Amino acid sequence: MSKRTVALLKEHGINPSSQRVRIYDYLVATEDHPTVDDIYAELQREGHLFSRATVYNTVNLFLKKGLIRAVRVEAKEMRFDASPGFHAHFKCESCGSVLDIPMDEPIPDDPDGLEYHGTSVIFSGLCRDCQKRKHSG
Amino acid sequence: MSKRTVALLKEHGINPSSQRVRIYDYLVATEDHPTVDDIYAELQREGHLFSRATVYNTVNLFLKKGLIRAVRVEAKEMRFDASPGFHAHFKCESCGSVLDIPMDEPIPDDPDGLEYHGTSVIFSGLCRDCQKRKHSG
DNA sequence: TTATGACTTTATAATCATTATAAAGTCATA
DNA sequence: TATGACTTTATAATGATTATAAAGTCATAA
Ligand SMILES: [Mn+2]
Ligand SMILES: [Mn+2]
Ligand SMILES: [Zn+2]
Ligand SMILES: [Zn+2]
Repeated sequence: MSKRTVALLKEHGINPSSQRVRIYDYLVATEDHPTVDDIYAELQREGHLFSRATVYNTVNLFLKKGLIRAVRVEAKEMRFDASPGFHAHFKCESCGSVLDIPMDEPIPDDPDGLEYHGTSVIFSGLCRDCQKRKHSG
Repeated sequence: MSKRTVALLKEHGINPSSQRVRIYDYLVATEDHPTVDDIYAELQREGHLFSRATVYNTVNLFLKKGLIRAVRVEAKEMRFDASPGFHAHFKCESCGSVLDIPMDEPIPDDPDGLEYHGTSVIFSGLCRDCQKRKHSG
């Protein structure tokens, strides 16, 4: 029950219920870019009795309030990210893990007068462990 | 029934059935990054009687053979792209259209020894028409 | 205290794009 | 014309997400 999280949620106009605080704390603690089911499974493991619907409601609220971002590395698989600042992502095609890739936000030289709101950069390939596994296996 | 398409499909190890040729021709002719349903609707409009399953089978075959690429600008919405060479995409949040954005492929300075296979860059915002509509409406 | 009402959580059903399965059709070749 | 490989098709299954509505929580006012 982090005081800092309670304050942060309030700053974003979010009533800090215990479920919301716990979910946000988990999101900032992990670097795994978890799915809703990952979050739900972790909360259960810790003995909390949240429903999956609450996890969906909560991450959607966080998204709407701009507290977290969605990362779509697969169709049918929405992941969530509480890290601040722009960065790219790398999805390992073999083990499925999603890593942060520090990078400046690319800016197109745009002749078309488009209005840019957001940028998503996703690389795919093989992580180091999976490269090793490929050689040895 | 483009001769060029027949040859191209053969080069990629794809038996050029009339359905496959027609679907590929449509993909190269449009710049809309159509979904399976867009493709299906267009074929119907032209009087062809393909099933949706054939469209799914065909685009999945094209993907596997490296003939086209998938563009995922939304979860739950797989779009297809036959344009060659790397380019980014822009998704208008208002009208939903997906535009090509010419751009060099970003390359991270990577300390981690990852093996990169592919890159996806997606911008979002408002296209020009929707900016105008916003002002006038 | 009790009532009120706004908000939150929950169980459950609905949606819907995609995949899986298996039957039917096509076509070259023996 | 029989065989078998491939292709298309109809249909069912999958599964992540959203929608809906009931139940629970909690502060505040009468
Ligand atoms: Mn991240
Ligand atoms: Mn494109
Ligand atoms: Zn890996
Ligand atoms: Zn637009």
